[in-house]
Amino acid sequence: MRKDSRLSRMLHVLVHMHHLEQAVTSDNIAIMLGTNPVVVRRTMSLLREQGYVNAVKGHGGGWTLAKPLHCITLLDIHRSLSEASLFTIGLTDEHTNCPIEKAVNLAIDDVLHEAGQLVLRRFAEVTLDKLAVEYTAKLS
Amino acid sequence: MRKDSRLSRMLHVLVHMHHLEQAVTSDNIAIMLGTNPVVVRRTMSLLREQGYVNAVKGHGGGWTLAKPLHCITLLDIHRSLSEASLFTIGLTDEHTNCPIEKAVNLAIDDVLHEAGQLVLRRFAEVTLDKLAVEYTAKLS
DNA sequence: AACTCATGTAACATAAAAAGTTTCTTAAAA
DNA sequence: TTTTAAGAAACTTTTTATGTTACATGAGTT
Repeated sequence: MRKDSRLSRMLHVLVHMHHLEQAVTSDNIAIMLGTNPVVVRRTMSLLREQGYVNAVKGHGGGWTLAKPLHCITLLDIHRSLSEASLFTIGLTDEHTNCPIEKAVNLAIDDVLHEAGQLVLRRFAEVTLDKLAVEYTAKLS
Repeated sequence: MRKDSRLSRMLHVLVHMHHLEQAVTSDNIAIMLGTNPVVVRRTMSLLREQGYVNAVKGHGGGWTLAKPLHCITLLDIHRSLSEASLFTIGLTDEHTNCPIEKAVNLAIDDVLHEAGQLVLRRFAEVTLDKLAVEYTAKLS
């Protein structure tokens, strides 16, 4: 099953942006990620819509952080990128009146919902400045 | 992102098989699930390999339960069907020497691993006979 | 023995979605 | 006015689960 690595990639980019302290172009980010500038714009614009980055056109333009890293959590970025389910497991809805299907779906959903809540709670606890610590520690 | 609903579907089938108490053909299961008999064989054979169902060829043949429902857990079926990750979120491995990528991946993986363990633990607690209760309750 | 029914398996086709690409527009700075 | 960069639309490619076809194998029936 295909995986969505946009969260990992965008976090990576955001922390690098913090250290650069100047605008980065989509082209540069694309090279860094081994992808395409249009794909970068598509993804970064989701973060822009939520107010985590700014985009500036023209000479010297590009992407900058709109908030300090300690004001952004993993959950913020995760939510900006995807409203889709965290899980690769899906339920069925073909026999909605079948009590067996209902029982099966309830049992699975109960567990996935609890685990999903755990993930969101934990993502909310991690601010991006924590991810930068190891890096800055290495520099000093 | 595409979802794998085989767990839900196979649980549904197994509980029905328990109530039928006779062999069910791949063709019948395919009709029930709105899919193809070859797809059914592919999926059911994963359960056969792990000893949860039997397959019998020829007249009157088909699929039967190899164990009572109270000896099969959600985890058993889940494991039989997939060794793939539970999560739609993936990590990156393009800059394995980059401390930022490392920190990002560690942070995400820490959370997903804990949530994954929770799911497996909870799946292990649910035996399939519990899923049949609601149904039998309705019959009596 | 011949026939029918059912699984086993391989090879191929289809479908859906994410990712990549091309092309053009818009805006800002040099 | 030219260059640089994002915004956006339309299209192509790639990937992968699912579906399909065709044939082999084996078990029970006639």
